[in-house]
Amino acid sequence: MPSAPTKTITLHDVARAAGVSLITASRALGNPSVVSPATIARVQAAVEATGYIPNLLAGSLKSRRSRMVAAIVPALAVAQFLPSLQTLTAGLAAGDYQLLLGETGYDPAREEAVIDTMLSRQPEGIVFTGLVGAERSRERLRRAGLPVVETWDFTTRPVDMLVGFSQQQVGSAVAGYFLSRGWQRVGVATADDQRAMQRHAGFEAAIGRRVPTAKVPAPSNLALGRRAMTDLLAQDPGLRAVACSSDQLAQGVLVEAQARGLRVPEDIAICGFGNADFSEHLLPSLSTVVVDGPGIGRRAADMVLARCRGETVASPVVDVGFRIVERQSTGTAAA
Amino acid sequence: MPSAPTKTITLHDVARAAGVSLITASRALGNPSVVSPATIARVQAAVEATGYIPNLLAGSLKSRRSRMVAAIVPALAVAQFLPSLQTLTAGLAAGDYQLLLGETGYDPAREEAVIDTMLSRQPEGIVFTGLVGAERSRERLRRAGLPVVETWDFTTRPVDMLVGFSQQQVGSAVAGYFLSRGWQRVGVATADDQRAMQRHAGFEAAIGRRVPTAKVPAPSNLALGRRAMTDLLAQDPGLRAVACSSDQLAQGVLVEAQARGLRVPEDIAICGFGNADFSEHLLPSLSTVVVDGPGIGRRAADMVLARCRGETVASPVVDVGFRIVERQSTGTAAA
DNA sequence: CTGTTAGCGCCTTCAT
DNA sequence: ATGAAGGCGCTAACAG
Repeated sequence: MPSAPTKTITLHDVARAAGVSLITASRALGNPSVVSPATIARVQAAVEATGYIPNLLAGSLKSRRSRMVAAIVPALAVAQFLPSLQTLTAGLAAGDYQLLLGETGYDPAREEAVIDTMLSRQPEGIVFTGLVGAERSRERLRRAGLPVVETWDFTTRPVDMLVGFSQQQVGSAVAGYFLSRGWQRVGVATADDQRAMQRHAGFEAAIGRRVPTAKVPAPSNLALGRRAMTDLLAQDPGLRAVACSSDQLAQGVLVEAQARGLRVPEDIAICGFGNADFSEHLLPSLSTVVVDGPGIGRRAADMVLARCRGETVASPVVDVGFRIVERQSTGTAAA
Repeated sequence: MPSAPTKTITLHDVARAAGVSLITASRALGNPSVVSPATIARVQAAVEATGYIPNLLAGSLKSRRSRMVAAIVPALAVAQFLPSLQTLTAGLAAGDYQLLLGETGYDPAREEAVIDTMLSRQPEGIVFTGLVGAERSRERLRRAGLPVVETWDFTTRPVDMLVGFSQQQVGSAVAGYFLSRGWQRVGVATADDQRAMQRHAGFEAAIGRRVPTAKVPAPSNLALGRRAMTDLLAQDPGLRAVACSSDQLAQGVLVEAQARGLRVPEDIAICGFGNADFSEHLLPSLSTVVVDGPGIGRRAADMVLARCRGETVASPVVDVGFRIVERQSTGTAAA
């Protein structure tokens, strides 16, 4: 149990201790360039002496600047988005902004509620992982008039700003890559979230037909990958290549293949998505789709901060693209 | 670009639209049990009509309840803590509290700054991953008089509340397990963060001497594990067992061993830490130290929420313990 | 059940 | 460079 809360120390107390007026103390802390150095020193000494902790809530109320940015993610534990979140957090912290975190749990219904909850905290900007689903929410956000960045997806009509890439294009690119290798008996292991399903749609569109598909609940992981592979082989025992909606899933597919004595890539090729930190170092190393996750977070932070400073963002819609890296799991030379 | 921000709609506007007083509108929204159903309906209709978004900042200022809890983590991308963070976020959201996220980047110097930043946002509680390092910070937090939960570690003198386990005990338990198997030529692959180093200290203490050790920068991952294994084998080519500070690191050690044609566990045994979602499904499956990560987050949320409600927490210091699960990577029967 | 009054702690505006 | 007043939007505390 902590010591009994001492009476709150406010800026008023600091000002008195420093022998200046309230507002001078406020300026010494928040806008020191207009205060004499001597005064600043006395105020800072008073802050030390009193153990003053500013109340940003109160300041924000008047200044209308909360110095918070909300980030809304489907789920925290999705490895996929961590690098983005990491750079976003870091970028915001560098600009002296804090991160308010919200989770939708992949549930579109909860999205609306989360948005409202977040908005009521007066963040100066909102960053979404993915697009905002409900048109109602999109309109509400536009009305709120604060910078909004949608990420990890693409549309020509974002709520406000966007930094991402086309999921469909990823799907068809992977399909094109498989076809270029002459693989006809291909399958897909995919999570059931919206973006993964779009990639799947792009994949089948490019292949030109339905392909054996194992669908698992998001967020995917290695265990689900093993199950998906079992499922796929039941659908087509002669499968030659599998496209996966995440590297975690792909690793599961790989492990299950190896557990069954299949050689990768000689017997079956595997491609992941996301270029997780482990993918390059597996045996065999995992071919995958590389997306600049850290870059997405960094740009999102930059965009929001720029708008918070009142600047106009030159390119409010950025397609960061993606590329397929060919490693051993789809290569000609096996591990 | 969003539409020009319309004049802020306040509760005042809602009250006028509903034909009631400001405070009645406030109560209809925040404490409906004392307002007549008819009035509530009219206020809610007015909220809909006006598109009102409450300003929680203003409310918090007066009520001294921010409905925010701060979580301070070393880094977001540490897979280890994700399950805890996940349940913490969920638990708080269920109690209608939001998560404010802060990162220290494993830097004790930044910890203090982060704490101050967080405190200035008036969170109603703070949850730490690990113990608070600096005595100065500990004292400051005690003074602040808000519920504090330290997690993932153990001490008899927590700042306030604690839910975790002894790192030293983990280290010596793993060492004891290795010894019980008769393995003498053992080594350690460890990250350089404080908790991992404590486990290492516990390990060596139980072994009774220094052991070959490969240290990598936190947060650890598969790639660092491969490097660590290379390092360890250089130190002792006849190594029989390796204890790792994370399952990610252990997987790297495993992959590197396999890449060198070593059989696991016949030639060399490997034990991880954390029981990541993939560990059970690797080939060979990974023996590891199981910690109830989700439980830690859940309990932390419960403790903070209870104290926010003014309740006293019966057991403010909880040792959740740990256990070693023996799988194939240290088992007698190989994969 | 509803309303009036008085701030929460700070920052903006206007003065000096 | 410093100060005095006023109010941000909301809710406790007391009335009716």
